[in-house]
Amino acid sequence: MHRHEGHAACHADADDMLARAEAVCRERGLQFTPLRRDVLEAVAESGKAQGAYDIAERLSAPGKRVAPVSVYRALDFLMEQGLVHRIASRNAFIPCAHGHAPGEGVIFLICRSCGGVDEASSVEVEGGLGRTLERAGFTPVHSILEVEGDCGACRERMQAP
Amino acid sequence: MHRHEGHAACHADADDMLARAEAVCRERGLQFTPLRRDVLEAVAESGKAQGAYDIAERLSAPGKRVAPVSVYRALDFLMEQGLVHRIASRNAFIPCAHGHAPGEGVIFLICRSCGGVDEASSVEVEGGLGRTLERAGFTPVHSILEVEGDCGACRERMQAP
DNA sequence: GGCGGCGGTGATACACTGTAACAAACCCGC
DNA sequence: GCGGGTTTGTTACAGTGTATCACCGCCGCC
Ligand SMILES: [Zn+2]
Ligand SMILES: [Zn+2]
Ligand SMILES: [Zn+2]
Ligand SMILES: [Zn+2]
Repeated sequence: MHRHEGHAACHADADDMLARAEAVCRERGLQFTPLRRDVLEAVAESGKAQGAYDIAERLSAPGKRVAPVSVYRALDFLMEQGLVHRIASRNAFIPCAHGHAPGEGVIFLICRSCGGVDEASSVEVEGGLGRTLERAGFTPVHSILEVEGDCGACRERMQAP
Repeated sequence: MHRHEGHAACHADADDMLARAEAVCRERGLQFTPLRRDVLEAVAESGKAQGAYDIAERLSAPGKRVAPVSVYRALDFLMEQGLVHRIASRNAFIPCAHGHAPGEGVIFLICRSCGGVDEASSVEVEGGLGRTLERAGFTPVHSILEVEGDCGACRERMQAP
């Protein structure tokens, strides 16, 4: 199970993310182009899930426009390499700092107050889900598990304003 | 745990669904209007998840057009009453024949081959998820769990064509 | 050097999904 | 009949994602 440790830590993570991404791409013989780098950085810098159009706007500057379609292509690439996750319930994207094992289930903890998204995993949930699917005669290919609620920090902030 | 028993059973379910929906609305003092009835019927008749625009098109006839916005409103109502589920990973809707207990988690089994969606539930998964969230200091409000894969019928069909 | 394939990007247009705002119709109790 | 809440129609718009084609840069090959 993994937790973000606050915005400072997230920010520090951004550089790590970029270094790791470059290593992953080099290792797999893929190109970590400037656009892909910028998109990943934009996703990693903000502590919350970013929409593709938000990223496009953030990367655009007067005179240099980045079209959403380019962002989508970069995101597709980054998702294939496991560097970014898509949050289906938000139509948004987050960076992934954990090299997940293939087939490992991920639980997204989405805070409705601060918009932050943490990742967790649980062998208990995974095992139970596997048994449930087997009983149902269903062969899984991939699954999404997203929980919306209040993160610890926001809950404390609400109790003692 | 629940399984569809094929298209014939789904079709038979449609009438039951409508009767149950009418009973639920009467009991809660809500209106089960013709539009809401038609939308629920459209969702229930097809064995697969339907998009809002698909439903609008299906309900439209030459001379009588049903706008998507009307379908969305009916779907919102039906979802509030627990008669319809939204499948976030598909932007689509399915009927629900099981009166879920409040707070009960639902697992959607989405067949990538036939497009059918079954519902399952598992106290094991639910308990494991609850403990995982508690460890993470996260207070859940609601969660979605959707699994894409191959249903039993489609897997058999693929093995022996 | 020239050439052709290949992956990445730019640019435009388009399809699909969902919501806001306002007016008209409907229902129901007074 | 009247007033007020709910439902529906209609239009317009915002947000999300994809198709298509052209262009560029790179690298291997002739
Ligand atoms: Zn991850
Ligand atoms: Zn929070
Ligand atoms: Zn259900
Ligand atoms: Zn199937």
